[in-house]
Amino acid sequence: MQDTYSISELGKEFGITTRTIRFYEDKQLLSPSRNGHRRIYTRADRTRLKLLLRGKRLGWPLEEIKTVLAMYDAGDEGEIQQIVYTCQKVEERRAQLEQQQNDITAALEDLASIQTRCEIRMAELNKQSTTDTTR
Amino acid sequence: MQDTYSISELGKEFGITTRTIRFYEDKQLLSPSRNGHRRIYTRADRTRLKLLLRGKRLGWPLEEIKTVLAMYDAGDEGEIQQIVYTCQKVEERRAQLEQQQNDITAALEDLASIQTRCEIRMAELNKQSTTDTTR
DNA sequence: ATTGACGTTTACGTTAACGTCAATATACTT
DNA sequence: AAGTATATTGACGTTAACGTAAACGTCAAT
Repeated sequence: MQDTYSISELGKEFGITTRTIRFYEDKQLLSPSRNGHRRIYTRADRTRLKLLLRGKRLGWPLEEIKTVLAMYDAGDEGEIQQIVYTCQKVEERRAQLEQQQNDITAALEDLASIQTRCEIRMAELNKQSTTDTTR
Repeated sequence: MQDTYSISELGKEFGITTRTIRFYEDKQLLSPSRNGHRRIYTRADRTRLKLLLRGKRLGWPLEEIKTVLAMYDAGDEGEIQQIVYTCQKVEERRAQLEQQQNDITAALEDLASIQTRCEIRMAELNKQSTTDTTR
């Protein structure tokens, strides 16, 4: 486990291009330090990117991912206003996640039913092929 | 429960614009029948739209949703090639759904931890406000 | 000293997923 | 007959999330 990373290392590790990583920085989702011009990513930066990509897999737009990342930062500092705002955002996020969870459950059930129908159809086709003399 | 719907009825029910619904048709995700020029949606069309929107909530691009909808149609008809292809797609989809499920579990855990930190910080701020004399 | 690997910024291009008109049609109401 | 509500197609606009290409810097190795 290194404690710093180059942009291309992170790109390879997560299967994204350096252009993408720079784009995320441009959108203020990342802010690596620099050695001269070169970007240097700490383990914290890497974690941020990891969280970001998880958000992507969940289909969130970057702007939303940004506010989620802000929650991680704002959880234990800042004034009362900040904390209340964070709590609120956390609740919103939880609601959406639970909705997604339900959607996934339903989708998995549907897939199972499609699979069953496929199997039935396969069986039918097998029967046919043993009695069939079309060729 | 009606058995046909107008485009605006569906729009209102699902909270999307008619433009959006026509766009989906243009992309071949829906294909309502017509009364003259006007579109008429059956209950099957409505179900398709419902499934489509579930896909959207799961963050799938329209093209992917299209192939998923095709699975529903292809589950119990078509030749061996079709069925095998469908099975394959079903497996791919299941894998992605399970990944998403894991991501959601992780995200919910993170939110819980942020919430805890928020509560701790709130407690701190309360203590301060009772002893504090800054105003 | 040059080649190659890796990095940088700047800028224009692209695709998906709609939004926003505009012009027109149809049906019902007044 | 005129107005209102709802519909249609067609065309252009917009935003997000990158891709692609150009032109340049830097450092180690040959």
